[in-house]
Amino acid sequence: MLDIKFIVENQKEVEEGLAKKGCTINIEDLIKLYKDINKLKTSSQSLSEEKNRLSNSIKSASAEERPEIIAKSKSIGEELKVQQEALAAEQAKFDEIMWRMPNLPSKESPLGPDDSANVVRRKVGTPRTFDFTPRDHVELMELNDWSEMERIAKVCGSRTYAIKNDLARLELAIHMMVLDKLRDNGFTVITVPSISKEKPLYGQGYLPFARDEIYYMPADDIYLSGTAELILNSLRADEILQENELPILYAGFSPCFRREAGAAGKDTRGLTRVHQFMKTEQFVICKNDINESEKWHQKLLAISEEVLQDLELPYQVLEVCTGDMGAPKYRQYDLEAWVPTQNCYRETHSCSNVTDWQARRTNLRYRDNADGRVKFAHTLNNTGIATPRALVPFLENHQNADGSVNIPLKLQPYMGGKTKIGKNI
RNA sequence: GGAGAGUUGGCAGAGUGGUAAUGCAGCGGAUUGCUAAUCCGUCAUCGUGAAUAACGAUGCACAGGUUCGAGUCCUGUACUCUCCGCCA
Repeated sequence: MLDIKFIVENQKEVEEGLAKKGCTINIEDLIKLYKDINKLKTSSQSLSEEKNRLSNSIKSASAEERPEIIAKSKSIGEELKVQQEALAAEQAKFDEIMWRMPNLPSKESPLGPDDSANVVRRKVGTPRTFDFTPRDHVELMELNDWSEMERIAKVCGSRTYAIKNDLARLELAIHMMVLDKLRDNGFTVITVPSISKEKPLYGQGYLPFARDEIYYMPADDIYLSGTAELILNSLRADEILQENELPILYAGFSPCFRREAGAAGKDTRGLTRVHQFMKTEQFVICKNDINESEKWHQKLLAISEEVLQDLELPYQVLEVCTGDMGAPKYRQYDLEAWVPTQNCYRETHSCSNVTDWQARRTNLRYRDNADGRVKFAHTLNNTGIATPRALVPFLENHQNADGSVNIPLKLQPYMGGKTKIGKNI
């Protein structure tokens, strides 16, 4: 959500920013609506003022004066009601537009309409050259008795997964490793529910944009969460924090659910795109200062790069262009890890600075120490690690000719000291 | 699932139909002075406005209702706590 006063004062800048995001909301019309609403507010407020004055005078009025004052106050009340209904209708129209207004993108973000304009900022690590034909992750799972992909599809439907034996343990070990890393970086480790009421979905910016992507359970009017970001973003909603409580750093772990309605036919094989997965999420609430939140954006990016380095995976840092980043975002990096059998990098992390766009939606504020004023916080989010997707590059990059898979040094303590896993180990 | 109690500002906490006390914290100012205290103001949202001036409107969980007037009375909902039931 944007500040309407900012929109009014910076109309051209807002129009340019929205155009970069591919948004077609007419700002001219919005400003006119805003000004009409303010006129209505002004006139209904002066009626209220008059009515309050009359009501308050009744107590001290004489018995003969009262009937006339009551009658007058009553008639003003009726007039007021008409104006307030008109105001509510205009306000609802205005709010509907405001809830659909995307964040303005950073001037640093590459300009472009879709993912073809995303820019690779750097590549880290060298894709491995194999002296045997590498197996893809599904073959490796079958070979090592690590999965029940066919059976689980019959039980639970498409895009589900079941992994077992050392691979099941590996999935949890990776999360533990990342949670420990985040804890060591000052994050509060927190497990959060995977169910959510509707309001947090608006707060995060999933709604009203992507209702098709979300599981909904009508019997309880409850939604399944697609990410812990959803919950963490609303955890402090409607609060006024003290500035010295900031920054708040959360490492949130939760099962995540996505309908993947718009991904028909994509990544249908294996672990890349499933309806339910586990994610450790990085979430930051910091001061309303673009330098401060950009500093945290870089820090979150650095942490997830370190995760991929600890997992010994070659990766690239992609800066997402204005047209490809989602509505909430000011600036976004994606990390993509190398997948040998697909001969390309595939997304594992998505790192975003949302500035105050979400905080305006959740009414998350803090009192500034310098001037005592209440300000909207900045929020940022980044994947810590998401599985089973991350297992795809993991298994494929670390495989041996016999089908066993090496465990990177940093992960070995979380795997009971094992250096290698596989059926014949 | 059943019964009961509750929800007032950043926090604490009064207020049983007539303009939301008071304390603490924060911010601004004054003052004594010297590492603390005292006094005054401010302290959420919105409108008019250049204004973080002034004035006004709104705000007591949320949504309705009664009333000239609702934190207060009525109805519904959400949430929290306690007890019972069920349960990994």
